[in-house]
Amino acid sequence: MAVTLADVAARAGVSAATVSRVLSGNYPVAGATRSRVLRAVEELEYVVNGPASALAAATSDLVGVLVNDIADPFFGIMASAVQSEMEPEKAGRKLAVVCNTGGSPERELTYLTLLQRQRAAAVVLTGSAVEDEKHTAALAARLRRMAEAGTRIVLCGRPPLPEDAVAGRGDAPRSGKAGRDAGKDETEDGPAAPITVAFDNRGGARRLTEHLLALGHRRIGYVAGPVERTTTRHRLEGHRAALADHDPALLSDAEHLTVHGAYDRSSGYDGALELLRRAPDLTAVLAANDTVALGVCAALRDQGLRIPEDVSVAGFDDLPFSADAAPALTTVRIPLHEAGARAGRLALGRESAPPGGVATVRTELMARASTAPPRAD
Amino acid sequence: MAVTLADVAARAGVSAATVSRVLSGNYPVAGATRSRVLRAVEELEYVVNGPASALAAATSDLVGVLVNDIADPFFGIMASAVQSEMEPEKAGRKLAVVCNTGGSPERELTYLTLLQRQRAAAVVLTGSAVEDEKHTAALAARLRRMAEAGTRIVLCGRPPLPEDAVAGRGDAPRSGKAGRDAGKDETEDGPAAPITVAFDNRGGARRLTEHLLALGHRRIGYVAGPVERTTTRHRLEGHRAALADHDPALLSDAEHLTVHGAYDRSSGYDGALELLRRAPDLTAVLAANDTVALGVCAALRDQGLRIPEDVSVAGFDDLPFSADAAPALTTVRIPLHEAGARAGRLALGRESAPPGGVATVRTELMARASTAPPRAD
DNA sequence: CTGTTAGCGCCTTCAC
DNA sequence: GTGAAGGCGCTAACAG
Repeated sequence: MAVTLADVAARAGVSAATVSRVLSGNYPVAGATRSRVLRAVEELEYVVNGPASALAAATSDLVGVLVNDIADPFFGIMASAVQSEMEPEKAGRKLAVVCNTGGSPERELTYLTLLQRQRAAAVVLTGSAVEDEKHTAALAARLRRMAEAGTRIVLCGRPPLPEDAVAGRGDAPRSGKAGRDAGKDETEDGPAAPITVAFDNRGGARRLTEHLLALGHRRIGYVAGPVERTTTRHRLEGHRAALADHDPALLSDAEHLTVHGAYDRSSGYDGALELLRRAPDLTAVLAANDTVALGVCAALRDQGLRIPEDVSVAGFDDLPFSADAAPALTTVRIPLHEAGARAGRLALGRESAPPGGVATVRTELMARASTAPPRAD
Repeated sequence: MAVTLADVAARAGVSAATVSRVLSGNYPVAGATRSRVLRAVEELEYVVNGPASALAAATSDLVGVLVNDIADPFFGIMASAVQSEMEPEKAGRKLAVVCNTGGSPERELTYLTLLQRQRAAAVVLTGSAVEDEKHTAALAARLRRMAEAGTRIVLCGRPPLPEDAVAGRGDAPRSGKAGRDAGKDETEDGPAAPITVAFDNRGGARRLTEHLLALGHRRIGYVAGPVERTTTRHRLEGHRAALADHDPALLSDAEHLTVHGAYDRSSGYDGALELLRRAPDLTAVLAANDTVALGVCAALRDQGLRIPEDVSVAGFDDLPFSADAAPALTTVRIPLHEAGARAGRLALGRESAPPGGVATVRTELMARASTAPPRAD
């Protein structure tokens, strides 16, 4: 049916093995034969049969990138960065594919199964994780099994898996052939432990709240993300830590001034309305992220409130549109592209794992026009 | 190493063939054996070896979705919609993967090769195509070959391939094994022609310009997308058609009032500045899309111009943030989610092809606050 | 440096 | 309804 290796071999007057060697390039072949083979490949328009080669080699060139919401630039930027590291020029023949979990733990697991079935070379899990004991255990188990099968695991934008969830790994004693060509790549035996590129959400949220406090705000509403998500929790913790440090009394109100919702625009809109209802005197609103912040702004405007004269608003992430919002949004910048690129390199083993297997990416306060001192009334 | 079909078979006390039949589900198996097999699968945590099954069955469950810019919600929404049609509940075991071409024709081809190599079940190409004769020919050739190998091809958001580029298809005489299980699915022999879900960009642009003309605008700037892209051309054509219909004299200025740039925010910013330089008296600016429009708004504001009092601005696509911009953006809505979902169903063969293989999606004018009558000075 | 020989794990006719 | 057997296309030792 389709052109096969054998066809090419026949055309070039060599054996199939030689063609295979030329194509994979990791084996010495005479220049003359090589070009003869290449020409035959051209003429026949031969395309390797991925499944067959994956079966024989017991590895594939698929790299999975799991995202919570592909329509959200937060993930798009990271996914794009991961993929940029898999360019043919850089990493040849890798197929980085992004899978949209929609934030559902079940689908996360489903995609991992699909990827496991494909014997993926690596998997990058991006964005916040769901903090549910059962799910975490299932996730850890699946990742461990994939790692054991040689799949590299990288977490990007979520914390490392809890220690106890990954326990049980590495119980197979490593065979003793150590020191083999050390430095070029790590010893291949024993599954590589998951590597994490974490974001400093806590620190960022803390600095953002400190910024608001410094401006003089005391009644600060918080439209948080979905409960049970690591990112939601960390940002909230940073926020409250800043509050507590400044004046423990502020902390008692915090609960009342917090609402939860999805990471989308309408949650921001609804959340802001709810906060206004609970505390008409608030002077600032922090949002779970920039998209939510836009929704908050819309709600405030619809209520006849000016930003930042009447109420200050801040987001998180510093997505491209944030600087262009009217007014420009104060937010916390996460270097998503850099983080994604690094995750990509880590996934390919082109960059060595950070000490402890965890790299934390710094976040930076971007103070812009949407925050100002509160009205002096 | 890993658990295989044979292991499961042994555990369940049946043959490998039986396990295979249970798992693929398309063959009668006694209820008792079936559950025995299923239990063995559970206990052993068996996961099918994708490459092996793809090799044996000569088809895989990979579906590729090519996008020009994964960080752009325009594509994210479509990709998400395509993927939503591949949910395990709906289409079982399909792995929809999105590949980011970055708008580069070479990478588009590269990804198609990768997908071809994986014997992808289907490929969905989204967004504007590059109008370059050589590339179009190469693309058509590759798609034809993939189609011949049984891969379903769907175009979403771009026009059908030119007739002459797809010619040459179907010259291989069909093998005579017809009528096998007819009625369950279409005759599998003979490649399915590419199916297109096109957007009515021309009509949308036309209505948008008519809206501006009706408001009284005559000096209308246009920040267009990249040259050589189908979408860019179609929107521009719609715009100019409206101009010509209203007053042929307007057409002569059109060229001078058009600048080209990428589909991003900074192109909008720079483009608006350039237009202002060329025609300080313009009263409205149309943008290639909503993202570009935001850049235009930023530039105008920075020049001290109010929107829409001094200059009206309009975008295209109606991305979620457009309604929330300040002022809310007049734009043309494209039902991206619906289009993507349909493309997904088409890719799976769960929906039959539209007559002629081309479905055109309607676009709708969304007149909002960013457009108003021009100043009467 | 190149050819030969075995499988990789699964699906799919064929018999029973 | 179930088992046995061959082969999908390629890679990875081995020889030479």
